[in-house]
Amino acid sequence: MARAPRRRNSERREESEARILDAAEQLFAAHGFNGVSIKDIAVAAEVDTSLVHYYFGSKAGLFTAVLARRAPGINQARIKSMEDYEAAVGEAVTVAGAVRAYLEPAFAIAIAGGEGEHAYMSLVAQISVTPAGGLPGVDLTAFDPAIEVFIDLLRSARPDATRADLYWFYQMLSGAITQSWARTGRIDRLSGGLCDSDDMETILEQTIAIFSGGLNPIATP
Amino acid sequence: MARAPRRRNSERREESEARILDAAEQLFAAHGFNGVSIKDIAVAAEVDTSLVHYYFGSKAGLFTAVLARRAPGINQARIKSMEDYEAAVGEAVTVAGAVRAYLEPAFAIAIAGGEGEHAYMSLVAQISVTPAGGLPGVDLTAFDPAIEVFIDLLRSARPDATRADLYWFYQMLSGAITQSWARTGRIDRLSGGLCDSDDMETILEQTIAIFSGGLNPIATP
DNA sequence: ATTATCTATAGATCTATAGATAATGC
DNA sequence: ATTATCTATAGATCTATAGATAATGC
Repeated sequence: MARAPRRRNSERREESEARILDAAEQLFAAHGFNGVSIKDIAVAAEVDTSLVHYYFGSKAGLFTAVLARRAPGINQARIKSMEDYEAAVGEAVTVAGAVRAYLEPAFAIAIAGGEGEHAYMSLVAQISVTPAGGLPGVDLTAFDPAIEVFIDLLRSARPDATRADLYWFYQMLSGAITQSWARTGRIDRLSGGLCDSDDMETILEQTIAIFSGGLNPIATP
Repeated sequence: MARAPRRRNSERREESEARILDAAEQLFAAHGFNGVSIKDIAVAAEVDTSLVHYYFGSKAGLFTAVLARRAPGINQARIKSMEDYEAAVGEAVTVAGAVRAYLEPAFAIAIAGGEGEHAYMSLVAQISVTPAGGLPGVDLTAFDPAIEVFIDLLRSARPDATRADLYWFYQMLSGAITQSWARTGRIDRLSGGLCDSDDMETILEQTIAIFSGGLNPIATP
């Protein structure tokens, strides 16, 4: 009679944690923090509810853990992409080039990674439009370093713009991307099928095209 | 002994409904549909919980009523603004002019109207980035007619662009605006105080400036 | 002996409704 | 007589924890 192979504790723990994080990532992205119960997550992860508390302490702790899992990787990929771009073009930084260098890593990760990574981007995007104080002590400053690098890169491309202009530009870009990550299907419906909100390659190129013409001096009304 | 003046039933009803809708608007905008309980709303509105059910049937019914209250006014103001613009400039429609004509009414309503109107815009913005199926049967098609007019106006300004380009442009613009309505305070923090996420006049002008340079042909990577 | 997992349940909500009471309607 | 408001509560969750059991660690 074959016995089940012994699995080390560290393995058992890691697998359970990963299943819980995967399920939580999907469900939080789809329904928001308050739209999901710990039981929903436990059922999806095929573990017991109490295991979620055992590993993550509380629902807020789990949410924080979901965000923390992929943040460093994305942040580092963004910074590396922008550093590589700057090293490649030297002084000849353009708005389009900076936007591409900033955006491409997250798109690449989502396209190559699949549903988990995509859900993560959607979740971060939703949080970025959540009014202050609307969520439990969630720390979103993890993404700040890459944004500083992006602002610096934009300044090289457009030394004539004010710093406030650059930050507003980032804000608009960030909002546009949020809309795309959410994949609401709204643009598909409005356009009568001309646009596909799952087509991330097209979304990336459209975003770059639209925003590379921006950063104009503010027109007097 | 002075007796309290008799108040007609229609008055009592209207005031209670308005108080409930006002409270629900603020709280849903701040915490999302699932982040607020009917009791929270009733307490804020200073009415009993059961009165919410009496007038709106269910939580989803209340949410729908909140959205329905201001949708027609905003939609009509947008359409009128764009029709007036087109009548004024004739053939000489520009992207900047179209964007301004589309955006201005909502900003004007929020600036003149105060917290209720602003909360409403924030709520609609948040819904627009909620993944499909994430909310109870909410109908957002109320805003579709104005969007069609906007797309037509853009086409007059840029007859060379494909229809898909125009819809993507709308999607990006819509996302950028979402970010601004949410007033997360994030841009204030990132910019070290250079930007003020409550300054709706500046946000409107920045949005027009950034997006009026857009709608470029898609660059090959 | 320690760590992972399961059982059972406390205690606090939350949505919704039935039924009573207090106004206004006519 | 009808409509608005209040009282009381059913029934279903939901988060979290205490304590038991079943693995692995060494």
